[in-house]
Amino acid sequence: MSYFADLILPLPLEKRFTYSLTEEEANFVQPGMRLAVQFGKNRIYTGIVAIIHQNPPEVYEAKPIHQILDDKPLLTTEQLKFWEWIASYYLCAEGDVMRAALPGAFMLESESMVKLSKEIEIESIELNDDEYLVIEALQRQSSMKIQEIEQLLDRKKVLPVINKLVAKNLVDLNQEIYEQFKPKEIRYVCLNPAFEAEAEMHRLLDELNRAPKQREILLSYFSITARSKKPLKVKELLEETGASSSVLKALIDKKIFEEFYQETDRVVFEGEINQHEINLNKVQQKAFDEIKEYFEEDQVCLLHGVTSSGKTEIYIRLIEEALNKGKQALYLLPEIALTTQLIKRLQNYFGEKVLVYHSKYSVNERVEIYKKVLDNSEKGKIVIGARSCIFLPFQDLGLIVVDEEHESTFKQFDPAPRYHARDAAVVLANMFKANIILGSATPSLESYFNAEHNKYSLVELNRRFGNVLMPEVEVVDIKTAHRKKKMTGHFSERLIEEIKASLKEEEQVILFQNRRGFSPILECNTCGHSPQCPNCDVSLTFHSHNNQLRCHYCGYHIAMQQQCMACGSDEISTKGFGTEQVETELKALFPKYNIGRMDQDTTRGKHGYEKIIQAFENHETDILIGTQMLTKGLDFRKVSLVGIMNADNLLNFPDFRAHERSFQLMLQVAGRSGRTKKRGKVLIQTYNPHHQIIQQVSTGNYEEMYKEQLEDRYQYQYPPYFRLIRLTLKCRDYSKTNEAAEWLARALENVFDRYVLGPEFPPVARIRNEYYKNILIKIPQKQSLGKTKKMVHRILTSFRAIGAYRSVKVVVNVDPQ
DNA sequence: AGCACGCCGACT
DNA sequence: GTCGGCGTGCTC
Repeated sequence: MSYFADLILPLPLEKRFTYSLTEEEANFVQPGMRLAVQFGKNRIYTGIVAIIHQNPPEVYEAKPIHQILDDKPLLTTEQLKFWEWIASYYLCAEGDVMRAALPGAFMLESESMVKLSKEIEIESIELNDDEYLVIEALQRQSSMKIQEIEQLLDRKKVLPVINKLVAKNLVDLNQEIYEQFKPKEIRYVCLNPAFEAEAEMHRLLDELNRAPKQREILLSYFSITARSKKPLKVKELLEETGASSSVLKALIDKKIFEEFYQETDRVVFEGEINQHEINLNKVQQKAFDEIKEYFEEDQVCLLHGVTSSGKTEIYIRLIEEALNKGKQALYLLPEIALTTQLIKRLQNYFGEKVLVYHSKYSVNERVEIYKKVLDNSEKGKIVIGARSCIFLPFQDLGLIVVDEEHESTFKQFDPAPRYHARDAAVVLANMFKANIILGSATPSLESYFNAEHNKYSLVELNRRFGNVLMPEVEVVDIKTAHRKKKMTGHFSERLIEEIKASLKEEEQVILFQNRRGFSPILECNTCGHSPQCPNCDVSLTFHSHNNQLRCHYCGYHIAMQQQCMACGSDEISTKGFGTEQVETELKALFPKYNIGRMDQDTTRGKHGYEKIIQAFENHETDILIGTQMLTKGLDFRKVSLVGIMNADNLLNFPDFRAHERSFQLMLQVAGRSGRTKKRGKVLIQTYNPHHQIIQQVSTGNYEEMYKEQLEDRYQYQYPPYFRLIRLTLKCRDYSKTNEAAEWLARALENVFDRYVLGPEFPPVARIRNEYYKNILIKIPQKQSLGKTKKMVHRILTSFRAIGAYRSVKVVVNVDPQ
């Protein structure tokens, strides 16, 4: 009887690949295990077993597998199902999902290594220059990677050279598989049991009289082990004595000490539990009870709670309940970088049960966390992290918390799988029959819509914790202010007054300046020319800290120009204003105060965020200027004023969600103000003081915003009434991009008729020398999603079969943000 | 994706 | 004449 395994390979390929198994292998291998297999001529990949069967493939011979990498499945059956769902819903390959889901260290890939096959006299053989160089290098360093040879020869294609050498039997080409995950080990020592008797011990000390350093170590060993019975770490012993490791090595060599190793965790929680109880106030308790009641019936609950209403305490209590039932909990956040405050709060309460999973951890650390979750171990019952956490191998998931559920960073944009972690989490919860709570002060229209249509239950928290009042919002009309000459740079008179007042009271101020579309660009006052990126259709932006002009899309940069590049005039100025300009102006206005700036430039580096936040928390800075980052769950106690420098650029963003986003952003920023007893103040500077969104922000009227936006969405056929699929075509050839886009749009129109929009150039039509064109497909509610996607898939397959369009790449984005 | 194979222009 | 560019096809 023959056996076969269908594997998922970490490649963007539609199909699974079938390999043959021996009977013995088939008895051992289970779905979810990793196998190393040869794929193509030379390469070895790690594949995941999806199914094992006995149907031999008809048109090809299945290859045998190379190696079994696990002794038990690394993926649960739920995960395999989940991967399948993601691939089919977001129209991508399972291999794409695999790449996103598994820590890199689990995916061994082969690398071709070139080795000398025998000792050779280099002069005795006829070789060309390249071959000579390779052989010579290999005589020095035994083996080389293909990439190293590329460097050595300074050319791109070296395989022909190597193949010739292989043919001449001079070198061997073999596949080397990277080392797997290495558990971290700690080195310990103990005394050789032979010396444990007292007499032996004394004899030993006498013997070591002539080796004072060694004797000292031995004495320290006795004193430490007398204090505690725990095994003694080498590191600890050396620290205590200050001796070098060579002295200890001598003792080990003499067999006086024995060394041994023990596996340890890389990710260790070092704090302690210092909060033992969470007390909910009346309002919180009521919300908590409601959620619990709804959870009996509905799986998903939307918690709409105004900023600083104490949603976190409710989450903590819900997690606790899940844990008490012996289940695992997942806490999803939009971005992990800004949430040290939250992580600390969870760890203070749950201690080492909390694990943080995060793409910036090392591969080995991520493997450790993955294994803890897979083993359903006590450490890591709660996982907190950003979107990729949904791919962890949960055994018994009881609760998912999606905090700040409206955040668009939950949607992965690039590369595939372009999944929305919130939506995927709902599906994941469903697989486990787990509950899921979506929380936000400004829910996404989609979620609120689902709640209104009884897909989700809805719980609202309308009061801030400790009955702190919502901040008072004042709108400043900068159009009039400009006309009346009451502006100092970008600051209105009112804003300056309010900043002064706050600073006088020794309170802090936050100024918000949106980055998008606001980066300063250079413009010639004579001819109007501004320097463009040669690779992308954008103007270069000015960065004063290194005096450069940079492209945000491809990283191209040149030095700041003194003269116009088109007409040579030296009358050039910067247009638009970013956080940097705000900072400069502010320094001139308030020279005596400390000003901090938080944006992409200042938060580079590992602890960039933390430093700036710490400084502000410690009141070392009085005014903090920042971008979007400021909105994310930060809790500053002494902020009494928040200023929004210019609300219009948010509102005018060319996107159907621009109004919803502006509302969310402004309300979230406003929420940073007045978190303690005193009522905070928010100042919004705008050219359109009567814009409905500005009005709704100033009254904090979510309901009204929701209703109004929903009407627009209905009228213009956007979510939540219509689903969207966006196809983006990319190609280096301009006319080919156009032709291909036309063809694809016509083909789609044949099926979907008027629900196809475009093709259209996006706002930035060329990036890295590739032209972009978008096609949007709208899917009415009554139309079957599954069938639509199958159809899109079919059309894409016939599109890709057209030779002339082969060089055009198509990116599919389901539910684009 | 990564690699082989095949075809065509630009250089020693 | 070869080198290296890229378009095309295939991987169990």
